[in-house]
Amino acid sequence: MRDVAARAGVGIKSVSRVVNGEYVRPETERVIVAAIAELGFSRNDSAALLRQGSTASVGLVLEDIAEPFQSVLTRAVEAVTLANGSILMTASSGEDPAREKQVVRAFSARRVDGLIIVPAAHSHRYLLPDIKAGVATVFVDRPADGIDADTILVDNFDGARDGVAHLLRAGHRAIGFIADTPEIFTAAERLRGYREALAKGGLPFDPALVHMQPPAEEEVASAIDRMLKRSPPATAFFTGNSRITIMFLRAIRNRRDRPALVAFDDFELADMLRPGITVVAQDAASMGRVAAELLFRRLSGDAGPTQRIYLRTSLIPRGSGEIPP
Amino acid sequence: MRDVAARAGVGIKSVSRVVNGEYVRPETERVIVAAIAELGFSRNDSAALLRQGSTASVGLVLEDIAEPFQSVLTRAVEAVTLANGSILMTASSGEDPAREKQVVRAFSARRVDGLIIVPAAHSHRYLLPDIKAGVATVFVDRPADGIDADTILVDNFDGARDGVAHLLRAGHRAIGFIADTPEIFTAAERLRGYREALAKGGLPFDPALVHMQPPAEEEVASAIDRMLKRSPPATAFFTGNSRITIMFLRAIRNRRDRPALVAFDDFELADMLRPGITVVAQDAASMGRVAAELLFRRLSGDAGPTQRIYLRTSLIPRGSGEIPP
DNA sequence: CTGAAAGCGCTTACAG
DNA sequence: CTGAAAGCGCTTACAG
Repeated sequence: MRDVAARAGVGIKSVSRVVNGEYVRPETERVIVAAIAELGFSRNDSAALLRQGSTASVGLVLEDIAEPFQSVLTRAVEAVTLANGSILMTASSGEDPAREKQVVRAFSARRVDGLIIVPAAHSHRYLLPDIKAGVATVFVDRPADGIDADTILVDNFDGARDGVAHLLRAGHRAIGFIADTPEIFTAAERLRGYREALAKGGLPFDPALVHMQPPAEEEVASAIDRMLKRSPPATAFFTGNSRITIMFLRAIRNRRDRPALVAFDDFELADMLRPGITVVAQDAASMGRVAAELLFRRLSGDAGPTQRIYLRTSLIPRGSGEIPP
Repeated sequence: MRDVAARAGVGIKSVSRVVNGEYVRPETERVIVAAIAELGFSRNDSAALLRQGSTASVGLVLEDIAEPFQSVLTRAVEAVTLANGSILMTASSGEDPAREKQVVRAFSARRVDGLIIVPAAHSHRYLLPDIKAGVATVFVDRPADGIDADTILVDNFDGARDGVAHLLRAGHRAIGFIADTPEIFTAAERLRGYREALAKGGLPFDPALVHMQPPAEEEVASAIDRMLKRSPPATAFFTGNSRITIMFLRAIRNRRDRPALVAFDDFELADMLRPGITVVAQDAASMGRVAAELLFRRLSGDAGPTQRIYLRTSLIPRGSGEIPP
């Protein structure tokens, strides 16, 4: 910019004015525009933003960006971020609290204006200084532990309850529940929904019908096997997330008998399997959009009370959930 | 930092030294560390990087980050980027050249050290100034038009040729080819592979067996229908990407006769359909990793000639490609 | 209408 | 071993 000013024989501030579309005398402007073109100058936004005191950037911390739910969420966050003139930075934590902390630190050391986080388990009190310093922070999919912050969730409890109730209505009386470890908020909430549906249906809760572990192909398969072999055998299952649903499908693939299934979270081709898979669908794009919009509202001054927003899920019957006992 | 220095009663440079792990007298260090803690100071990396003349950041421009191939690629790029101490910025172009240009401009205005781009069609000569200015640039999945630059591709030609040859070996003599518009490099290359396989098999090329359009459910369905009804009818198909493969599966869903199918690009549950879908698999994670590694090699001074790297594809037989005519 | 000075928050290059 | 000055590339706040 200094070079451009020298070349055009003007002050550096006039170049800045032209670059920012402020008024300068037309003749002066012409000279400056020419100098810019000759030197191939382009303004260094990082420097401009440093002086202005913002970075016009948002950090998105996911558990795994390659997971379909999260990549769809990312696209929505990206769209809102770009529409607001900001840049999006992304990083995956791999469900590792130390790694999450590390990437969050990297983002806040760069002074991102805001953070959107799918929190790994464990306390998020380490974020308090950043939040106090004015970094807008929104949690998605799971609430943060130990701090009060804006949070966007789906209605895990209602969704699971309705899905299990759907199986009860079809006449099932022994319903297996396969999900991730209850340390994960969503898994715990879905378990609550499962229990609530059983209670409303007048059925006792039987721990032998519950398997909650970090997803592993073989363990899921043997849990299913065990539940199908006990007496009375499970005649239906509720799976707690897509990865587990797919493990479930692989596990029962070669059986003659088809237990009924309702799965939490929709997935590509769920309708193309035979039978089609009945799911409790959650809207990842809405979640991302709502989170990013709330973030930018905070950045433009909304200092209202912390929000916790629940997005509705919807039950989509496709066949697997309508198989009778 | 100035506040910390004042509080500790030292020069600002000593604070900088402590923050950067350089040597200062232990007593001095203790005082500074205490001041940092009391004031809750954290170094502003953006400011530090401005002075240092880099941004330790990479911009990744995709067509759509929610598409499985690209989100897997993103995760790999992210891993390499973070391992090199840089931050990853992402943006989707939606296959729109104007939008691509806009996000690339936004990234280079912030002086990213490098760019990884899945290029939308149209000339990329607009990047020449940035490349000349030292922005390391790697194209993935498709080559850039009009400029010489590092590029990572899969072997679209060989992969398609081998996939079609696989159908020929099963005895098919009329093979439909459904893909995206030939303006897209990968689609054009896969068409070349299709033609090559036919030629090697001694079969004439019949344009009536080719449908190349931006993916649209109904058009794909009617193209398939037309090819199945002509005489001699198509007995097998080669689909040019996952979106089209899924449209294909929906289109033939309710037919009694099952044409054979080999699909370019693998997808979740391809093995769980009946029959399983035979695919030409490409390795998105390797593509992302190789691209990012090449980028960082360039950033650390590798000024060797421009590279064009082809990654091998692999044919995975699962049933649909082995159906006889 | 335009520009010189100061400053954003750091680091570089020195001097002591 | 430590710090004052200059500078990264801009914008802010003024003065003229």
